Amino acid sequence: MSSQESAPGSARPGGRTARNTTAVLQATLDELGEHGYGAITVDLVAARSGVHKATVYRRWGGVDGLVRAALDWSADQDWEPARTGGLYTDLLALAETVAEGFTEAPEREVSAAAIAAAFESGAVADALHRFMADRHRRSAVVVTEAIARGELPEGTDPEEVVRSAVAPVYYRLLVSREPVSPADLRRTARITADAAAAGAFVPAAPDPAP
Amino acid sequence: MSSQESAPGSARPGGRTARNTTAVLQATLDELGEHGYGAITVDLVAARSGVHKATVYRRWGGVDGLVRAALDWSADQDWEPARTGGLYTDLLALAETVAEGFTEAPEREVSAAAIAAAFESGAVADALHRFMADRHRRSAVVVTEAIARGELPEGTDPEEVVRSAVAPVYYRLLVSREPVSPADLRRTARITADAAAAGAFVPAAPDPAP
DNA sequence: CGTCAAACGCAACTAGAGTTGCGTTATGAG
DNA sequence: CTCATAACGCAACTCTAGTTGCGTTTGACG
Repeated sequence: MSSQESAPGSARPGGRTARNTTAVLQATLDELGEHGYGAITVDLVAARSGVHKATVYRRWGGVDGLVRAALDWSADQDWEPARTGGLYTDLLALAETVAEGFTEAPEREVSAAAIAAAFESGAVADALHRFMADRHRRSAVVVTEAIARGELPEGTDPEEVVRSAVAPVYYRLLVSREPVSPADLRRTARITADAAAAGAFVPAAPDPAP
Repeated sequence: MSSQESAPGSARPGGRTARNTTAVLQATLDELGEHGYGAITVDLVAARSGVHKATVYRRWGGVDGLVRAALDWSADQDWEPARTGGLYTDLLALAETVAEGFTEAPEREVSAAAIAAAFESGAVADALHRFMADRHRRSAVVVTEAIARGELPEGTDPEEVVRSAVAPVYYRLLVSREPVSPADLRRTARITADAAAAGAFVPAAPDPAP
């Protein structure tokens, strides 16, 4: 998790600034995981990281900036979807990952914080957009492989399939505030996989039933 | 919008308390619509409504309480989905309503505020859950009518169909922070309608392709 | 090794959110 | 009409998030 002590491309790679950066961002993630987005404070992060309060305000501007930076920081870490050999089970694993990310501590609070902070800061919203776009790109592999296996028609939009599979999970957890059952996960994966097989995600194709 | 000056079941239906309630909640909605959730303040709402700051804090506890009350208040207003005669077009209209509710001012800020405040307050989260559950119940009519018309198999879970149709819209707007195109709306409605027609929302039914 | 600028630590300050005690007003019941 | 009380308005207060001026430290570079 904290394996990047030196950023080669930065201005002062191994200096005090870089150490402060990792200390502050790690403290931000820890604080979020323990107390959640509603309770996080610049003073708490400063005290936890050992970096002075004024420095944190100067470099990150506030809680929003901390979340934004932590999000960009997390986006750098490698991530790839689980591969099971079939599209339905791949999508199911994807949906399960999302559900776990929002229900199991401490990741739960961090994930929710990113979404919540995006409402209050355009910079966080942009960072969240980039983060999700990256996840879409990486997750798309399971769809392109399904196309290669002949499970799906050529021209299927891979990222759109991913969105369709995970959207209902986010909806239940963040919008309608309902629990997500294993049956819910299976239904999303099933519907998306079937729709994809039927060619519903081929952009150029006209509506199958006008 | 402000047609309920007296709540018959309340303790003091037509008194100063009731007037203050409507004034404060209306001011909350107005303030949210103009400046958004990030800028709303108890002082601003108090000044706008003419009700004293201390009174607002005593009765609602803070911004979270205001949003929660405004949400419950809005939930009382009658709402029903548009009816077009077919399931696909009904679901499309539903998805369009959601998209407009989050993109057109001033409703946009109010909708976003409800979701955002739910992250910071369990009471708001509960209110949001109730609000969405009510919307699900009301929207389910378009599905039950489709069942009655023979478009969908008996036993189809109506509210689950609704969730499936609107979830991708919320996902793009609030999570991945992407624009929602008319083609996106048509795709969601199409996929959900087709899946429903195939019996994907009949709970007792086993997986169609084991 | 010496220099210099950027970043940092520190402490004091400002501003605004949230609280509290008390007198006043309005409302529903008798 | 009178009265008891709950809700309200008011002002003064506390507390904490956020800012700022200044001296000090750090690390890149010659």
